[in-house]
Amino acid sequence: MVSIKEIASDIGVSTATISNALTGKGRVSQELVARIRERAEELGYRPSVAARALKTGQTGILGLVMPDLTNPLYPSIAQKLSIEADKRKLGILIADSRGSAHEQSEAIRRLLDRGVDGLVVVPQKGTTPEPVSVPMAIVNTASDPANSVSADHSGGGALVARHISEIGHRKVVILGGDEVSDVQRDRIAGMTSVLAEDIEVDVFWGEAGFGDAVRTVQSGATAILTTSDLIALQMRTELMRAQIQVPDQVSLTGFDNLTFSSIMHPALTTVAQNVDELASRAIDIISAKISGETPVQEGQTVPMRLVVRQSTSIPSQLLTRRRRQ
Amino acid sequence: MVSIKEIASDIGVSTATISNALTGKGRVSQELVARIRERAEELGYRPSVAARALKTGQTGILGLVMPDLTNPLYPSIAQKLSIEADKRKLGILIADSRGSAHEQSEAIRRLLDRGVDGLVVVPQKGTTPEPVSVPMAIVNTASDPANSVSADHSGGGALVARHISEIGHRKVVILGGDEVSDVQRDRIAGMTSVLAEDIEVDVFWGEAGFGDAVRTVQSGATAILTTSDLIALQMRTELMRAQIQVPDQVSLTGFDNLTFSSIMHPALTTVAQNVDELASRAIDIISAKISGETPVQEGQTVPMRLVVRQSTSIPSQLLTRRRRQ
DNA sequence: ATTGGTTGCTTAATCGTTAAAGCAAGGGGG
DNA sequence: CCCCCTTGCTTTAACGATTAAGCAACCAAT
Repeated sequence: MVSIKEIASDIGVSTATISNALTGKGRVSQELVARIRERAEELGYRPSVAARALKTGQTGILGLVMPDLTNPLYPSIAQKLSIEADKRKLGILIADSRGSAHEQSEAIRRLLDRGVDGLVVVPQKGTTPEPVSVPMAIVNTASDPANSVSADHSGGGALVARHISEIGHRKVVILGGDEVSDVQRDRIAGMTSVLAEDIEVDVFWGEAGFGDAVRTVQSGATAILTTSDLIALQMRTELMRAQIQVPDQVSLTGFDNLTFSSIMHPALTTVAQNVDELASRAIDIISAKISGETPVQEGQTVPMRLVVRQSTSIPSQLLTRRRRQ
Repeated sequence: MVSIKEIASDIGVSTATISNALTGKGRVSQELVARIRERAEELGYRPSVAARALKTGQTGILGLVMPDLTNPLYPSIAQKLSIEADKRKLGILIADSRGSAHEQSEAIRRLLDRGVDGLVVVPQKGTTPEPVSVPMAIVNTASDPANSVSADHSGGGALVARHISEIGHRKVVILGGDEVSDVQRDRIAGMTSVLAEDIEVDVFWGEAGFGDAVRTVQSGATAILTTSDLIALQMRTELMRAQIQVPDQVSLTGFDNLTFSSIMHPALTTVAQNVDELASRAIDIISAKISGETPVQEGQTVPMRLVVRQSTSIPSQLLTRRRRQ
């Protein structure tokens, strides 16, 4: 490995000058800077991150803690975050907190031991990571007081509920996966805030919810709003088993616009996160916190977008009535 | 941050002794080691990875280059790799090569600049990463000469083909996504090696393949074997559009056992990779290469496992014949 | 009593970079 | 002509660990 020393003895100046020239910090003549740059290039010089980290105390590495990489949503966030981090010359060390709050703390500790400059945490549902010695940005949901930036889950819930309401549904089922999740509770709160008025709403949770939903549809509900595309897909399977057609007999919606939601049948109406924007804001926040220059605006919210596909339609009674006309 | 120096002055010995005691390398009395350990614990001492990296030239960080994190298969590999790496006290820097060979080279360069001790690369389809200055393990497929370890894609293809053949199908379609992919070609080679004998086989590729497949089914094919669950899901949608029932009129299989394959309808017969084993072998290989002690056995292959679900069944002609008996 | 080996510790150098402080040379203003 | 400021560079120390080499003390064996 070629170091700053070689360039120094090569050109005949001190190592400090090389460092100054390359980082643009001290006072070095234009002409010398050019010569040094050129020689560095020729020798294929790469600064030692270890040495720099030791001296400056900054590693240029961000820690990213994700609840569960096998849930298809998180990798896409991770990907965007890593792209944004690249732009700012930051590396990303990923840790998976594998479903438990304990593993989450462990993951954070490991990242700290590696000397990360900051942490971006998507918390385990229902948990708040304890404060640590480096800046931290939390990506969760508006109702979490620790939240730094998140998608507008509540607004997203409102979007899909309004869609369902507008096309004429008057009795709907809401189906959540886990009541502990702040994100899912916010989504549902957004839905009910819109539906509350003149629409009959039942909210069910968890595995038992699928059966409840089927029964409620059989007794007249015309739409099922879920808090995740994965739940919607499973619901779709249960409906098929009960011989209920989507969207002819019941409309179905998901959340997150996962890869498969556009290619399943019928293509799923869902609500998409603006993952790019989310990632870029998260990185903005954490880098601002690290540099400490500007005060950081936290608790930001990124709007969601309704994606209407074939799994939602006008309820069949209305269709029948129309045909009669 | 508390350093080795503080412990040293605290106890009244030299820093070298602290280092020796903590790493267990030099000669230090049992009793002193115990005292040092205790004091280190009390002070909450954490060794500086930067200093250690600078001195030893090893960062304890592995670079992981993935083709595309939004493809659901890779995160699950990434997750297992990161678990295995944790066990060996290694960190993992993830880089996404985002679909292009050029980005792949860039990603590798960035990781090298960060001083990773080794690289695990799942290459972009059809590419071989150029050799670099640190050990590298390549996770691809047997037919790639650079391959270090991979699932037995060809064997997996054979498994699913044998299943289809055994339950009585005699005219089948094989549907691949991208002919450039070594992995997909190997999967298909495995399928055809089993089917070749007395079974009529058509192989189609890419987007156009969906239409070809539908037409071939209409003219008598009773099974569609795809090289990915994603393709299978999309095929399922196309079949629905053409009013063809799965599995009643045509059997359908995927590959990789992605999250949704068990909850879609009908649940998908597929072939699962042993991702745990794959990850653990990959990390074994790369750590062996890094330590350089033992010669490394490369080109290893991990068996795949057939997962039979509801999307495959005896072809309908046979069923009819049976009923007649 | 001398030699030799072991044990338990210290000294000092080193990894590659940064940054504060210092210094010589030149220029401009009074 | 003297003083002060600026420019362009050097000197030196430091970041926190590791490690080769050294040395004193002790024990055992000749």
